[in-house]
Amino acid sequence: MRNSEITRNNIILESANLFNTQGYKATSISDITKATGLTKGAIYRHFVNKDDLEKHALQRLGSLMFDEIGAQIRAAKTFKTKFEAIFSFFENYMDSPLYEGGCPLMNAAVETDDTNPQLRLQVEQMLGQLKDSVSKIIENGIKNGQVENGINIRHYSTVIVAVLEGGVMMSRLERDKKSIHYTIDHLRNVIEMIAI
Amino acid sequence: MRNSEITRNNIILESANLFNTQGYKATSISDITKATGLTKGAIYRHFVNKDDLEKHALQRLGSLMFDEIGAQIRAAKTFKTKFEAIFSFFENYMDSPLYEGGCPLMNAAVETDDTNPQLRLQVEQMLGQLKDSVSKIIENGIKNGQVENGINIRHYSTVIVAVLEGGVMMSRLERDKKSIHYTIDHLRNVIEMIAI
DNA sequence: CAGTTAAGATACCGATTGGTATCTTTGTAT
DNA sequence: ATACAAAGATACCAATCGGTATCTTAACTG
Repeated sequence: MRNSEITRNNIILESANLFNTQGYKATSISDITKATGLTKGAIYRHFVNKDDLEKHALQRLGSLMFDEIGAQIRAAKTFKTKFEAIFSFFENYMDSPLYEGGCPLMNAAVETDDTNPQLRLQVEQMLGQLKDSVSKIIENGIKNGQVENGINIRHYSTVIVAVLEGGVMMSRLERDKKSIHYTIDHLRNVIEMIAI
Repeated sequence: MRNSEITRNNIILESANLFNTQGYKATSISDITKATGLTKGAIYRHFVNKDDLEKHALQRLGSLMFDEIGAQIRAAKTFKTKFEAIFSFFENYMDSPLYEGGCPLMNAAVETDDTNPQLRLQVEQMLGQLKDSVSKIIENGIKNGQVENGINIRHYSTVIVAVLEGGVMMSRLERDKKSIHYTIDHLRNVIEMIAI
């Protein structure tokens, strides 16, 4: 038989790109047939319906994001360099994207928060995962004596994620990296202030 | 004749609500007929096509936002209270919305940035307007000796808008005001730092 | 009251939507 | 070489999409 895993994987990848650029609802199965070179029948053999495909595509976008960001965080060894790894990841959203269409977290959050409870829950977990990653870096920074003790970790992880997401949104809208640069510069100051 | 202005106004208002919650592409003309109680023929008498209606709806959302936020800013008299006015406006996105569906700026930005050049330009101008409002407050603060001279105004207005937008997105996704509270608390510190 | 005109309703158009039933092709195991 | 099962293609479905041509209704004017 033909290699089922490869085609399934390709459908997920191509549809993830389309969902992230055009939106989930706005992307049709026929759009996906054009992108994959497959027919509708082939696609519905691998996924029970469009919702199912959306779920796997979002999961894939999350994996791409977290695998890359996680690897860069692990590669850095100190509190400050770990944050620099996150910053450079978000800075690169503009000109060397892992996936087109901007941050999959924000895209899916904005689209689903009022209309798609199932996908919304999935995005909410993605956001939790991102905040947890940031929290853990701060936590370890405290343990290693690189960060002030007694700070509100959830407060800082929330602010950091909000600033990054807001900055990406603005830079993408303006098609200009100034905004993401300004916001990251600000975060560097924040990091500097809680560091010892 | 029947009052054309009132119905036209009503179509814009109802469709603005639908566009802001469900998305522009995802909202059909038939959705709008249900919301307004009118028929398709009536709607197409007032707008040449759906794009035209989307344009006016977004413009209306912008007006609602800026009229309210502008009035609250004008009502406050000092640098710090003007920012408190902005903060309370964004804090109230959660439980007493002027319009449903969250921030129209972010919603439209995320949906249109890769797919709808015309609407994207309109959102870009809205963002510019918001940043200008924030910049002007800082500028006046400097003139009045309430804010440190020599700071980069565009840097701060960018960061402030990014933090607010990011916070709203997170709080709406999580259905919890904690994130917007954390981010606004952070902005209060920022304001405190540039104030004299 | 009659005539005019604008506002809104009705009925349709071809194209596209998500989805499915059925047919054909392909690779593999015997 | 043949049989079999899985993968993919084809052809269809009702429902909905944005949009329009035409008809009816309502209000104002003389």
